[in-house]
Amino acid sequence: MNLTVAEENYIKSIYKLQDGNTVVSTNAIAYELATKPASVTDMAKKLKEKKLIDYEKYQGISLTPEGRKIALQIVRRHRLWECFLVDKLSFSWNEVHEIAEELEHVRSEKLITRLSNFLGNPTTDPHGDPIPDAMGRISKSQPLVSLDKATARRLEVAGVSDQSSSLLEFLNAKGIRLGTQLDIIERYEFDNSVEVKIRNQPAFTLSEQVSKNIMVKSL
Amino acid sequence: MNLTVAEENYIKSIYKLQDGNTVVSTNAIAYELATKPASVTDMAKKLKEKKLIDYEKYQGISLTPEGRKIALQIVRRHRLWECFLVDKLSFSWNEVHEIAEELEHVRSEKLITRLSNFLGNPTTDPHGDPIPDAMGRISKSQPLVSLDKATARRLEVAGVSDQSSSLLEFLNAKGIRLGTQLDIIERYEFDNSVEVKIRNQPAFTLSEQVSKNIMVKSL
DNA sequence: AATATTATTTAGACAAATCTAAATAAAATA
DNA sequence: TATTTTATTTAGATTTGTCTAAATAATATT
Ligand SMILES: [Mn+2]
Ligand SMILES: [Mn+2]
Ligand SMILES: [Mn+2]
Ligand SMILES: [Mn+2]
Repeated sequence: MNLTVAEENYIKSIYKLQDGNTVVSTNAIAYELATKPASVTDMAKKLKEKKLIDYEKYQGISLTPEGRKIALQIVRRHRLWECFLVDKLSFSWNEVHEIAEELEHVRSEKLITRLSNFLGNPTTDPHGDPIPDAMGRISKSQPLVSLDKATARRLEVAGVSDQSSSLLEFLNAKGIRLGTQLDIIERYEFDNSVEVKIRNQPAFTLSEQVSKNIMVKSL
Repeated sequence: MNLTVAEENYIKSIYKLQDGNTVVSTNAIAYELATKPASVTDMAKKLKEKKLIDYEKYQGISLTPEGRKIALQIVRRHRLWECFLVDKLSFSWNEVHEIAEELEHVRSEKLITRLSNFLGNPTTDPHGDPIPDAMGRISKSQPLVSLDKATARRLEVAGVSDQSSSLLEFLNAKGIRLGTQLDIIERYEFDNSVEVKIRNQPAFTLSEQVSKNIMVKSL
C-alpha cells in the first residue's frame, strides 16, 4: 500500500477524530485539515477505493481495520520524531508539531525501528500522548482529569488536550511542562481561575481557559 | 522562496551535474532524475520563471547565484541526515542515500542548525563528500585520486565516485569504508585489477571497475 | 408539515508534475 | 554540402489534489 502524503494526512485526521465516535463527518475532517468539504468528499472516494475507510455518501467516514493499522503507523512516526526533537535536539514541546508533521511521512521501517531504539523505545511523546509500538499496539492513555476539575492538592502535569502552539508557548513560559508538579493554592469560583505553585517559584494564577486544557494526575 | 519537492530535486541535480561545466543538458538531467527530457524542459521553464536557473531553449541550463544558494542548502540537509543515520542510527553507508533523499526536503532552519550541532558540526558526510556550512560555504574537496591510479603503497579511502547501492554494498562486504587504510600488494596489468590488504585481514583483489570508483589519498 | 438552516455532494475548473508522440533544431558524418 | 543521427521542444493527455458555485440531502425550527 503506497500512500501519498495527502492520503496519509487524511488517514491520520480521521483516526484522530474518530476516537470513540463511530463515524467522522466530512466537515470535521475539512476543518481539521484546513481544507474544504468538497475536497474531503473527493478524497473519501479514493480512500474507499483503497479499502482504507468505510464510506457511503451522507453517512460519514470511518477507518477500516487496514486503515486503522496505517493510521497507527503514522501516529507512531509522528510521536517518535517529536521525542527526537525534544530529547536530542532540545526543542521545546510547542515547536515540534509542525516539523514532525513533515517527518512523519518519511517511510522506512528500518528508520523508525532504529529511531525508536535510539530514543530508548519511549512510550509517550512530549505532549503525554502514547506512542503505538511497532505492532500498532497503543496503551490506553489512563483517563486523566483536566486541572480545572482535579480534586487532589498536589498534581502532576500529564498532557494537554489542546496542542495549539499558543497554549504550549504559554505553558512553556510559565515553566509548565510534562511531569511538572503543581500544588493547588486556591480556586476562585468567581471566574474559575486557579492559583498554583511550582516548587521554588512564586505562585501564579491560571485562567479557566488554560486549566481546562491541562491534563493532570494526582500523585 | 517556497519550493516543491520536485523543484528541489531538480535544483540539486543541476548543481551536481554542473560541477565545473558551464551548462547542463536536458538529457543529462532527465537521466539523473530518471525522468523524460520533455519533463525537464517543462520544469526548466518554471525554474527560469522563479529566477533559479538561466535557460534559453537549446542552450542548456545553469544555476543562478540564487539557485546555487538553494542547491547548497539542500546538499547540506542531505549530507547532515546521512551523518545522522550512520553515526547515530548505525546505518551503513550504502543504506542512507534513499532515506536522506526524503529527509532533505523537510525544511526548517532551526532543525538543520540543531541537527548539525547535535552531530558535532561534521564537515564531511559518510561518503567523504563535504558538507556546506550554514552560509553555503563548501570546502573544495581536495582533489583525490582513484585507487587504480594511485602511486603510494599505503592509502586511505576518502570517498567513492559512484554512489550506487551495489558498489557500496560490495565495499561494505569487503570491509572497506571511509577512512579504511589499504596497502597495495600487487597490480596486475593484464586486467588492471589490484590486490590490496587491510590490516589483520587476508589480502583480496579488486577489479578495475571497482578500483576506479574508490577515491584515496596517500598517508 | 412547511420552511429554514446546515451538511454534503456534484459539476466543472485549475495548477503541478508527469507522460507519449510528433515536430524541430543542432551536431555529426559521409 | 547534403544527409543522417541525436537532442530538445511542443502539443496534447493524464493523475493528483485542490478549489468555487450550484444542487441536493439531512436536520432543526416554527
Ligand atoms: Mn503530516
Ligand atoms: Mn504530540
Ligand atoms: Mn530528494
Ligand atoms: Mn552522501
